[in-house]
Amino acid sequence: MKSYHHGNLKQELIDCACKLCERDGYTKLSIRSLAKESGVSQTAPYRHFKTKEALYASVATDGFKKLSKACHIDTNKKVLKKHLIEKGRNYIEFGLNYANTYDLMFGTAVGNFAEYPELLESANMTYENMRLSFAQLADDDEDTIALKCITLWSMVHGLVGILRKVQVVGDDFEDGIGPISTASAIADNLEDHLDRVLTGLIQS
Amino acid sequence: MKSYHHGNLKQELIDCACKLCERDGYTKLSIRSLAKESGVSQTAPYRHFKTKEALYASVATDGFKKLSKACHIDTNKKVLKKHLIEKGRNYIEFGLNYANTYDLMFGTAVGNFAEYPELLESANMTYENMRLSFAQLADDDEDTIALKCITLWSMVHGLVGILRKVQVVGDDFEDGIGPISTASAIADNLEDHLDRVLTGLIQS
DNA sequence: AATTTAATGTTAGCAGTGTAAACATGATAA
DNA sequence: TTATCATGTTTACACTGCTAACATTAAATT
Repeated sequence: MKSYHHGNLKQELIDCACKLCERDGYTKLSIRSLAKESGVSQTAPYRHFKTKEALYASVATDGFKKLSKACHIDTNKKVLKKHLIEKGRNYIEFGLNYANTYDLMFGTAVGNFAEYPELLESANMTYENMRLSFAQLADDDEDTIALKCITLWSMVHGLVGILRKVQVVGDDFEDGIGPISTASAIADNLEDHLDRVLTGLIQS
Repeated sequence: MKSYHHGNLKQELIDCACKLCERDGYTKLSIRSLAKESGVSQTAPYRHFKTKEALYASVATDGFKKLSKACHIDTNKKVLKKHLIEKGRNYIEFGLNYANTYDLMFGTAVGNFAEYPELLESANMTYENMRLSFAQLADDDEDTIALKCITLWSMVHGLVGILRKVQVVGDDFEDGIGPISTASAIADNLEDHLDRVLTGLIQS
């Protein structure tokens, strides 16, 4: 006999939503099917998420936490350029491996991060660690650091987007733009690539 | 007295869809409302677009044509680095000014470009002009040219995405990640920025 | 020119969606 | 013990993409 109250519905909904969003893409997710999956009535999720966007925000928050972890640089030890490159590679791998979640994080499904404080904070965590890393790497003023952050972030973010358009992750392809072989070459040599492009931006 | 047949429905639907997609974002667009806008029955659009995705593909195609024009480099004359930088700036401006259309072009709303030959062709046009430009700029083998293309494309694409997340185009903001002032600084000095990052990639 | 055919339109209807309102249950606080 | 409030259910509304069956008219064929 199952009890009237679920007990842990909110977290279960989030976990399930994360899984389904990543598997099928967030557009395929419906609140109703999600509720059914948790064996609960159609509108029960609304006790925990005011709108569907709020649910998306939770999934995106989870994504940013994972991304943050994947890109975290230990700023207690000495930060080297190779660390940034390595973490840049991790960033790109995350973007390609969790492509659907990545869409949710950087797309327009969640319009205003400020409406979801946890989301804003988790997103800023990623940025903040990068900022600290650049600060340790060289003796720059804050403006220069911010510039380097946005430059690096743009680069890895752009590579995620373009690599996805050029090649299709998986075995089937030929439905993208441009030369697939070059795309996989870049993907296979991300470190070199990042290094080459970062030259001129940092010198230590 | 209006005739039973509209006469120019397909193009009118596309035009209207382009406008609405850009104004409200493609997720807000419904085939039914679009039909109503053209004074035609709910299901009339299905005579011209097999699915909603097919309609999206037409809007995206239109977007790629505009983008192609904004980034076109005259390869009959001598191509210089400054041309690439200038067109890179135009690319970014397109991405920011037609943000919703850009989402449609580079997001996952249209899954497989190969299903829409016109879309694939218009997308490849953008790439092809860039490829030709790089080919004129330096005496590289095809692999190197492709690498430069994807690098530049990633950079401008990434900047569009990150600038949108950092600042909000328009007057209201404060709902993004990171330092807004730096973002606008980059936006205000795109040429310098592109120049700096392109250093190390090309030398002519 | 008459007739067939195919393109393009309409009507009706299905299954699914986000979300609000009214009500039910049961854990917690008074 | 009782009142309160978070969390669940039922019902309902307006909307969506899309299909099937039918209507109209332009274009192709005889």
